[in-house]
Amino acid sequence: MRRTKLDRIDRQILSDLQDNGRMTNVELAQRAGISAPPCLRRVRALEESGYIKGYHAEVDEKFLGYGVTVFAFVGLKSQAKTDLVNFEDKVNGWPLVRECHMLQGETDFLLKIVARDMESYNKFLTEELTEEENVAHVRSAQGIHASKRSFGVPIDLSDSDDAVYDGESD
Amino acid sequence: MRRTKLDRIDRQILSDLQDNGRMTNVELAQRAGISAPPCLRRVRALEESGYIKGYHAEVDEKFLGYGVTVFAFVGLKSQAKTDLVNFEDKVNGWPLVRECHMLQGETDFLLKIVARDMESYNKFLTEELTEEENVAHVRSAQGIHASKRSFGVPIDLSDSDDAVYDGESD
DNA sequence: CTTGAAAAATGGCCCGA
DNA sequence: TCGGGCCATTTTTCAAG
Repeated sequence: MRRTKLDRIDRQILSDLQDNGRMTNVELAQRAGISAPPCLRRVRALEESGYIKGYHAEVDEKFLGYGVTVFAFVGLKSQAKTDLVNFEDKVNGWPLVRECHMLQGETDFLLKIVARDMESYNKFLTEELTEEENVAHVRSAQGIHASKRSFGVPIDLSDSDDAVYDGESD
Repeated sequence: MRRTKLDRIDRQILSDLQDNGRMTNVELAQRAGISAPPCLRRVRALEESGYIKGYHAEVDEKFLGYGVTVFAFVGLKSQAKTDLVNFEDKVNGWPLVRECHMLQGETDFLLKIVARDMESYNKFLTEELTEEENVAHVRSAQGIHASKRSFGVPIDLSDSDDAVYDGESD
């Protein structure tokens, strides 16, 4: 399941695929400096061991009519485990909520919401989110624009065989 | 450049590629109910017209040793256009900052930062972020876990030829 | 790593609404 | 005329040597 270490080639592959998820295996191999078959084996291994969790097309929200990104900080009345899970389940049922992060400290959750316009967001806010029994307060901050949007994590391409995770997933 | 409308087939393709960015063109075609060549033509058109901005592998942060996600709310002293751009340029040079959103209202920027541990985050915070001339205040909220992480936008797969963006990109 | 067969991508051409 | 389907060639994938 979990690999011991990633060498420079693995990290090159991860970095390339993070940057261009449809890169051909042969190009991947060229850039990594090995031939195609071993490169493909590495990719499969990275997928199966969980380093690569999936591949996704990046779709332009605005083109699809989603003009508004809002970050909502949600405080709950009860933080009992059952109630937290309950809220997360609710969140999963709302397609407008694209990300939900549980936070340490005063605010309990940070939600990233994408909506067609402020009107639909407000409708979601008043008819769905604040309607929840356990929601104490919501503070919304509308995003004006995303000036940086990197994918995944910074990957060190140097030769060092450094820090890789060795524990459980999630 | 910009397409008139997306039909059900285009939306199916977008949805499928958003979900699995490495889906084969033939499978994509099967699922969309057309043959491979016209399907590929549609994909290329979606790419060239900007509906699809790229493809990315989703890499597990924890496996790569990035155990900590922090959201930082940054207020600037000066919001003059030059200073805003200046800050965004700085942000672009920090690999730990994965996303930067300019916000409406009191807090100026929301940064999503990924770090190996709290120690490295604190180091970044004190030696980089708060060292910036124009940074007035930073409020950090550590993420405990991401309970939801969807990619892109909700895509309506019904037959309606509804709302598609018709303006400029960014 | 190299080879080679199977599958996918992709361009050309013809067809129907 | 704009797409879609069929066919053929090139490229890629991927198992076996």
